[in-house]
Amino acid sequence: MQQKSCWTWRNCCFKVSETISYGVLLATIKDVAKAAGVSTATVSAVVNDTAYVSPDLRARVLSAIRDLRYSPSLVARNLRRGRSQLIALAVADLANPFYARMVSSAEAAVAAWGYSLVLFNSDEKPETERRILARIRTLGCDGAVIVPVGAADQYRHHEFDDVPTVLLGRSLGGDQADTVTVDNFSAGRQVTNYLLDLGHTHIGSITGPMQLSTGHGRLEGMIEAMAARGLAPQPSHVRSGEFREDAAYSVARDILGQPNRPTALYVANGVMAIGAMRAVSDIGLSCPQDVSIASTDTISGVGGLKPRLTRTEHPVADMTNAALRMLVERIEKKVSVPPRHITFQPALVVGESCAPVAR
Amino acid sequence: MQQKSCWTWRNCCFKVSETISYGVLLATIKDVAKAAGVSTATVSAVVNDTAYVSPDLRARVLSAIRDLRYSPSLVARNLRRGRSQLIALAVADLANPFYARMVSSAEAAVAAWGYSLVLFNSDEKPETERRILARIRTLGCDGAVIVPVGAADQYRHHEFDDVPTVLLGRSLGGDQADTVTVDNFSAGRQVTNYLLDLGHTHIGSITGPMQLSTGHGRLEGMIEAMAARGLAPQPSHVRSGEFREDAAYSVARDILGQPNRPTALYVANGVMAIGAMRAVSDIGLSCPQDVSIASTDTISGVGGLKPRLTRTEHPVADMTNAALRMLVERIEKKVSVPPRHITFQPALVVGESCAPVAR
DNA sequence: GGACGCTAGCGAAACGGTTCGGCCAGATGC
DNA sequence: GCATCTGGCCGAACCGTTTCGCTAGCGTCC
Repeated sequence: MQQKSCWTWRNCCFKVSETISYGVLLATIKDVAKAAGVSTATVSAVVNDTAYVSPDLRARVLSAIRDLRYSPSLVARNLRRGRSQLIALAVADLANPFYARMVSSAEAAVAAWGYSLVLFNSDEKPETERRILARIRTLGCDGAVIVPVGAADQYRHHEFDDVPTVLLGRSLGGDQADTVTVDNFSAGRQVTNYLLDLGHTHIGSITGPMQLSTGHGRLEGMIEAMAARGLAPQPSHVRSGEFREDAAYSVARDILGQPNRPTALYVANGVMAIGAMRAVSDIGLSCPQDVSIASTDTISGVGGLKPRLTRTEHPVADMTNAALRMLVERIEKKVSVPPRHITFQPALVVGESCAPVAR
Repeated sequence: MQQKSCWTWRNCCFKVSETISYGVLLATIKDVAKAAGVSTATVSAVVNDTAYVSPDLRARVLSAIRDLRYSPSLVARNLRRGRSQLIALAVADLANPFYARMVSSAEAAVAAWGYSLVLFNSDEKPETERRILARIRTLGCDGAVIVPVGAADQYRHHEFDDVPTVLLGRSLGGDQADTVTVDNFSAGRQVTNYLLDLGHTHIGSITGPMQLSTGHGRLEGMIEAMAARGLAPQPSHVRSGEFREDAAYSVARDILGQPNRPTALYVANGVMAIGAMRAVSDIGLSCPQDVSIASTDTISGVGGLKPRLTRTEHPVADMTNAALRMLVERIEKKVSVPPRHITFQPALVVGESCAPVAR
């Protein structure tokens, strides 16, 4: 490998040597048929093991396949069969470790079912999601797992009729598609009860967008838990952080800057909790001494937070597997089943980010 | 949405209601042509804006498209055009946050170039990778970004001739394909020099597999840095952790259990560093008081480690973008360019996991 | 007014497979 | 020996696009 030229680009070094060419066309079934002296139908029969072929011919076909390095074009096969062997996954925020884990589980499950995974990131933008749904249609994906980012009324009534779809993590309330969700209400209630048990009565919340089930559900759980003890959050202590770290940071500064600041914050997801932690420290307060912070949906150890978060954790892997199982069922037995809805229960995981209320 | 039945499965609840059917066949170009009273060629011309069509016909076609919710089948289009609009990414370990970030960058870049991303996880298994490469071929992906997991000699000489390919993160030494890597030698040297500057002379290493460039490269950098000061690592203090957390854990226990244990460990990647940290603490030692730990390729904040790791960081996003730029260039201008090799420089990021040598 | 050029739109072949009906040869039955 | 049956293999249609070559109709110019 001799170096012929060197060229810098940012902080990188660039070396070239002899030419690569992709001129070699892939062999088609016709080439194989010709080489083996049989018809394409026979080659197809051998490849798919769909009809008896005499040992003689079979051997000739197999040898031709090997010689030509033939591998059937899935594009052509799928055009004919009307399938694509592709399952799409559209997550709401790929940079969020929570969704990274979802992707990891999904890849394994999809491969295990014999499909390939096409990955999309809607980045919490309904407009991007719209384009993704269109793309999934035209790609002819056999099925799709979607973490929806829009409000229920942003979707057409039969939005998900073309491609078998499972909504994962967030529900749209309606009955358009199969759904796998976590019990957000319970998550909010569990976390809040934990804070209440520590003696907190002034609890604020940085919520997700209210049009999402993960947004309002968690807040409603919190409100219910407080109401059960005759309490209610102060309106100025409940604000949306849009599931974004930077937004949560500002909102946290705002809430904690108020004269009667809450002693505890329920932050509706993991990345926002990081923002809130940062705000606490920038304001000159400390967690959990001055402010307790608890969260939901965080995966373990996200962001290297110093006091580990007290949080409810979602069984991401189980949820993803369940979603794919439902999806593949729908794809393969084409029978029309009523839409199904599976709800998982979150579990409270106690970290070091909450302390009994001072005084 | 009334609940008709309830069935429990693990810790989840299951509800059903009215039927979903996917009977609605997608409209084809022929349906549109018939509805608009034109030929399929004209519809195609309108859809692709590839020829002039009179305003009258154009309007009729567009309206038919809207009425029928027509969207052209990429499967058919790609069969005809001989392209698939798909770019494959095969990473070595999806559960590793380092690769999760790579996936996130890749998805964005692939979408920006107008392709869709097909994601694979070879899980560090050459056998799985072999299947993935075959799958990429048959899927007809226009290009592939691969983090190779095998030794160079496990690949056929023209392994990457069929599909334009960029090797990312690890090189195979040869000149089969474009390559984007990080300077592993420099990473090993930088980290080791830092440890040496802290006064450590007994430095051990948990390395990656020696057949990988990321395995031997980093170790060689370390050895060179020590040699420059007239030192050398003790053979029993250098062991492979296979880039796996559990393996690194055992190896760390082993190395640190030796009577003359090293005062510092260079661990070749982030997940292994977590294992090593765990081993240190399980043995009853503490980091950095008793053992300094430094690493390479870790992404910030991985695993919520208490003392943040001192490490060299790879510019993952830049590397991924560079890889995709090269790939798309190769796909689109089909000219045969010699294989190119880009090397990025790692940067040392100082955390709290290393201390001056005791005594 | 006829030859010609131009162009909007059409028909049909092709892409690479699958699949179904049909054909031919050999075996079987009477 | 002829009709029938059977089983292995083939030819060709088809999947939904794109694209090339062609036609028909119009306007222009001598």
